[in-house]
Amino acid sequence: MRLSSYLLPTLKESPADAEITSHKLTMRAGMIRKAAAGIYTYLPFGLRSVRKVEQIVREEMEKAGALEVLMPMVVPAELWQESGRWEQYGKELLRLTDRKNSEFCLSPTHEEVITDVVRGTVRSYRQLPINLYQIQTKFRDEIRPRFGLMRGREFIMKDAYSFDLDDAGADASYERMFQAYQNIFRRCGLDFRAVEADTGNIGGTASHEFMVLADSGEDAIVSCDSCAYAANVEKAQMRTEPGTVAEATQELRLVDTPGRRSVEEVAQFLAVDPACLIKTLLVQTDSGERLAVLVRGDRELNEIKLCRLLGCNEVFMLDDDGVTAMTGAPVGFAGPVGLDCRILADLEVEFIRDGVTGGNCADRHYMGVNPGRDFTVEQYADLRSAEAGDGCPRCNGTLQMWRGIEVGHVFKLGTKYSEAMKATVLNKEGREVPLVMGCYGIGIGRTVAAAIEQHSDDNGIIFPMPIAPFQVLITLLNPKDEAVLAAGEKLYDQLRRAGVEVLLDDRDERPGKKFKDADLIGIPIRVTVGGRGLKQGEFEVYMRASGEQKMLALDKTATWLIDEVNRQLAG
RNA sequence: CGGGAUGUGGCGCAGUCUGGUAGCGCACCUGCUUCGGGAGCAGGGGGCCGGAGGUUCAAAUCCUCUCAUCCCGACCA
Repeated sequence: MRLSSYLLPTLKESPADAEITSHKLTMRAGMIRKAAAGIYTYLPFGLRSVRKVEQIVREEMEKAGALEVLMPMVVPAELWQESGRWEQYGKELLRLTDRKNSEFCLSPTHEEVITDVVRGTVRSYRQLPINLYQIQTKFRDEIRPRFGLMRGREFIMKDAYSFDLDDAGADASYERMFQAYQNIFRRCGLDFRAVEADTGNIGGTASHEFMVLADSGEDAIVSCDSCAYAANVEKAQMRTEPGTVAEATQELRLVDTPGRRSVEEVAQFLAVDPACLIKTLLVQTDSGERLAVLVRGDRELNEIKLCRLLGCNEVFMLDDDGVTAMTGAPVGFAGPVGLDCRILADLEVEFIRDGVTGGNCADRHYMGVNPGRDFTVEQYADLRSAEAGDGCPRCNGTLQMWRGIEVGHVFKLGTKYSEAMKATVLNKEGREVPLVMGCYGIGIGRTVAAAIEQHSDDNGIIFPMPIAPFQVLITLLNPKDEAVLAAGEKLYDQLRRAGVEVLLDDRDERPGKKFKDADLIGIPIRVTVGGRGLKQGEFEVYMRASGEQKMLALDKTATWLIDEVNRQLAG
């Protein structure tokens, strides 16, 4: 491709609304342009990288035995009503009506459609296992799209769905996909971890997320420093140290704590350790029940663990009025003593002796509080979020904390959808059984963005070879110089004939601009063709990642480059 | 949806408080000179200041409403 006839609108400055590296660089390198919040056009240069990732995904999916399909984006409401998600899914589901007033949605995921297809086409266990995937544009009307391709409303996703006769088969399918995902992200040049994850509103029995490690990541994950345990903090457990319930030594007493509401303020005012405080969180479930949840003052409640325990989809923190209605005190003075509702508590709370809680009265706290004696906890459970330094739940190691970008997610769905939608096959005994499903997603654009988060410097992008829009950039310093043009074009032709993807910068621009653009767009190998080198019979080859530079004889360069590209593609 | 902020040529910004002829840098077009890390000079094109209403002799500027975008929280590939 000749840059003189290409569309590569590079920007000297980052658009004001771009916050993180990959958003700034995808804009500056002329890869994307925004059409609306979370909705983007992929320009030619950006699309090439997207296609590279898609191709890697296709290869690994096919290798794992999955078959490509393409499902509709506009899906009739009936299918979603059948699974029950038409009501459940909420506002992320963009609903529309056609001219006949029939209801549809823009599908954010395709469990319903694929299950409908499979129940109509697969009748016998002999046809199993089967795994169908597609690479397609999804729409989720996210509350807050952000960071360019990182969280779009419209985005390209690979989604795969496996169908098996039984759990053992489903486990094997899951394992195959898990392995394929490892291959995909490794080939994309990413530093990632597979972590245990919550299943969210997709549902199912088990799941792993593939997290690209990056400070800009929206997820927090923990991993053990000595074993393989790794999990999203939403899900992460921690080792519970065996506690001893000591004797209470203090009487319960109310003390004045004027204006002290937060854990820090109260702890400091009363000169006690925040770990001695019992934080009382008043929540309401989606079914309307109001209850109190206790965690140690220095810990955070994990709402997802709470939901799992309560068996509900969502819990909401009570607002100021709700808190006052329950405790008779303003926010900041709630406590379990004398509170008239169910009380749940994190495991650690049981071992707090002579603690501090809110007094359910303005500007008062209780001291000398002892669980069991002063209030009754219905159930102790693991309800807090894991933190760096917590013990690993699987071994004696210690948990470390990271930020991650979720580029892939695999789920064991079980029979949630197949039962709801009556997707069954006949087993060996001739009996109808529901299919056991799995589903597997990869954010394609997000993977490109994540790669850029991990591979850039102050000058721009540094594409890993396998997902680079072009593999080699030939920079003609002065295309008007016939010798330069001839030498550059010859190399360009040689490389193209060998199947190398090469971009020829034949623009009539000054060298400075060409070098700046070259660094910005991050093509892994740059060949500079200029009068200076030609006089010595050499091309100058520059490696974007390492900064390494070498002079190569004119007639040896093409071969060297072909080898180098292949070497880098192989990883 | 709650909290915060911003909308002025393609991009980055000033001007708004204190109303009075719409500006700067980059980019773009033409010419000349330049040409190994975002060139210089000269000339040129492009914006009814997000939109609607109002106040006023006069509105980018003041008021009301609205739309859009971004950031912080709950959702997710």
